[in-house]
Amino acid sequence: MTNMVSGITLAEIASLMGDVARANILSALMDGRALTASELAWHSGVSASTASGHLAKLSEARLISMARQGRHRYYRLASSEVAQAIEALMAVASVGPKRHRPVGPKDEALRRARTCYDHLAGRLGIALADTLTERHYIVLSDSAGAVTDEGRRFFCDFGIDPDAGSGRGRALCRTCLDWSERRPHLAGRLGAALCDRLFELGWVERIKDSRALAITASGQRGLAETFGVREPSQVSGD
Amino acid sequence: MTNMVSGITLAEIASLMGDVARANILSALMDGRALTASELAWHSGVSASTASGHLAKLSEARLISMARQGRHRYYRLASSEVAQAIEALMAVASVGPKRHRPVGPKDEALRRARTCYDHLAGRLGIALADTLTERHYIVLSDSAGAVTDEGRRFFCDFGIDPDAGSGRGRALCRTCLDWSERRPHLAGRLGAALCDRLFELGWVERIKDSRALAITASGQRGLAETFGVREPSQVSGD
DNA sequence: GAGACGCTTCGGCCGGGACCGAAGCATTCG
DNA sequence: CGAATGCTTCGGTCCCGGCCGAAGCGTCTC
Repeated sequence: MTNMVSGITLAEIASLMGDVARANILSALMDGRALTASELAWHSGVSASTASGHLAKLSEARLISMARQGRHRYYRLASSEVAQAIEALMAVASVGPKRHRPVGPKDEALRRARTCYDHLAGRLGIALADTLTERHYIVLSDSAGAVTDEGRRFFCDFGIDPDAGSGRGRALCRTCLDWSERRPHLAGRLGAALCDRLFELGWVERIKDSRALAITASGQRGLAETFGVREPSQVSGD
Repeated sequence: MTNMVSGITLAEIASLMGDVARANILSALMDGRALTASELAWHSGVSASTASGHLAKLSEARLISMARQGRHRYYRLASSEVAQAIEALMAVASVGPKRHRPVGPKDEALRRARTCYDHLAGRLGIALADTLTERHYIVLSDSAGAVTDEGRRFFCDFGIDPDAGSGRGRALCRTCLDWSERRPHLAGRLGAALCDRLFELGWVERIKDSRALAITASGQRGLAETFGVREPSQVSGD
């Protein structure tokens, strides 16, 4: 009976995540967007009333946060810590008995480019991380990362302030294991800022009802010019 | 019903960690040592038979691994991924409604120096990380880290090969948030190697029935000379 | 070999909690 | 205003899974 203090609460948190419906809710929120209660009910495969109960529990434990908007209630993950914990659990879950190569057909869009909580993942995420590493703007040592002085300048030029919001608690530069590519990509505050900037520039857009991203025509150009990233067979609705 | 594939297994893992007894078992194993079934039964506060059931489930899910030794069975965490997931959950758990400042009297030993899975934590862990950073042997950017070329040489001289076991999957250099100091310290393969080396040199020793460490007389000297680390009022049984 | 010890398996008990449908509040729209 | 929509609360059902003690099996000791 050594360290009960945090132990008991550890169990509470894990238990919250350990219900299938709630895990589905959290997974659905892993793309960083806010979803309504009924959307989440659909994602988790339970009735609206049951989902509502789950959402109340998750809110009370501060795993998710809620914002009223008209007659809707939008829920999102409460913090990047929560997202990290879920990531870490997924990493544990994804090893072990490899169930089946999920070569989904429509997964292709997800594999190409998607959001992962608040940063970019998929082949696009990997390609950007590779370019930034090649040019020594960032240094990724396995699961860890740091920004170089050169990199700092580059990001400033690109419209991102690497030092913005250096409030404590959130890593500037960290990595996140990509489930499709099985390689680390750029996460942390910097990853989030880069993702935001790409949206802002109109280089990527969300595909409806999905975490997948479409690369726009201007995005094609911009990514090629600025990052030397070139995705073949990229067709976008834009 | 988007990404069920990993979602369902995420819930299984979290659910395993979400039982109080099992969470206590995992917490007890967080110092990286292997413990017997009966020790774990005691730690988790349940009967031997109940604990045995929990251990079977945790083993089957590959969260822990077992080694027979005479009539004992030693259990340990199966991988650093599992330890990281637990850490991440603790980080989520430790925020929120701050229950009570746990100014335990015998916690003092833990706060001074302890193991955290397979690396060093507490004031000793922080002090070492600080020195290594000051001398530019490592670069820690919030939760991430990297080793410099200088650092590589230093660690070699100190009897640690930073490139040993660069098998994939385990980060060489990462950080881990210290619950007592609230600051990051050195984890990853390098953190583990450093910890091992300190044991090997006889600079630190485990305190019985605890994750806490005692710094030996030779450790006092060595840490002061090599790292400039000086802990006041350090009394050791050695 | 007999006994002590460590651990697991088995059988039975019991409570927590996930679930749904119906009813109750809000909010928006006609 | 009344109707439709989004969400939550309530009441009741049901099953999963944690718990223990007793018994079984393997290992070490005398």
